[in-house]
Amino acid sequence: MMLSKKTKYGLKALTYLASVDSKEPVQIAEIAKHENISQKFLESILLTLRRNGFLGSKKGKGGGYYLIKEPKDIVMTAVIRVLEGPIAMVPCVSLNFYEKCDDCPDEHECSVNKLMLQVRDSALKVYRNNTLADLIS
Amino acid sequence: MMLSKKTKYGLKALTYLASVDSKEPVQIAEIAKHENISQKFLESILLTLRRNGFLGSKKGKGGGYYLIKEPKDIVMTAVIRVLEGPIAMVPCVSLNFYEKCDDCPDEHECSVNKLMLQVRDSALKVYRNNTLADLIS
DNA sequence: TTAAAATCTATAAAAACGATAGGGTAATAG
DNA sequence: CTATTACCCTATCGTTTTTATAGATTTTAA
Repeated sequence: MMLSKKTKYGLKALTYLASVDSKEPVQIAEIAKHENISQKFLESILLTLRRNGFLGSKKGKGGGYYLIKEPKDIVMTAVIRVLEGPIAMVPCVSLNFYEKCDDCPDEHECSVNKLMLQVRDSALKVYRNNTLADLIS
Repeated sequence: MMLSKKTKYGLKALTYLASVDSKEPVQIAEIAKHENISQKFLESILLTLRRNGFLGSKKGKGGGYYLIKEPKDIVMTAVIRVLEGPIAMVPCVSLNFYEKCDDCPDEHECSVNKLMLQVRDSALKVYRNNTLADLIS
């Protein structure tokens, strides 16, 4: 139920890149230092963010990472799903990662399902309502 | 971010005990079988639920576990906190388990804090709004 | 009083996951 | 060419989760 450091660091990195606001590449080392993150760990995180269309990168001298979209167009639902995985706390209430439970013959009779469906909806509402721009101001 | 099986099984056990509705003790084996749970694992879960005032138990022949309160008086906030731990996804937004982040010089400037505070509030609202009775009907 | 039924307790094995580090490759600017 | 920087693969360490093992203790029925 804890937020992984991967997600935490990823969010912080995105925030930093958004605050810099120029489209100039920012080096991993600079982000890592400014946000107190293990550089190697951050490396892999930025890579997934790039592969999923949030960041662009440039190799070589003067290279680094940069936002590929406007902060106001980066919605938290997308970020969370890429970094953390499903928003739902049980697969049987997940929109994008649905899976039936092994136990539990009938979902509609399941108390866990009933409760976690509400939790998912409420979390979804928050994530949909927040863009990267909202987290900076 | 996933719900632990401990919590899932605990909720299912509580639901089962509430559905039986008599104050007669129900044996661990019966609950385990009905809900497809490893009996030994369930044993330890029921123990914590008893220690935290949700269940009573009776030893010996004809013994077992039973609800100690009315289902409508068992609020999910309490159950989740006992089984799963903090409701917040980062310690720095937790009401009952607050802890400052090592990194992050100022919480009020932190984008993660800002987002997760909203998530916590929305989850809390759901848990406060659901009792065991609500999950059965 | 005896035996059975059941909870209680502790421990630890096994598996999964998270976080981090190391080292090498590829691209780019000067 | 050379320095710099992103890219990528792999291994490791530590923690948590889940399950299993073994036995002690308490209660009840007969």
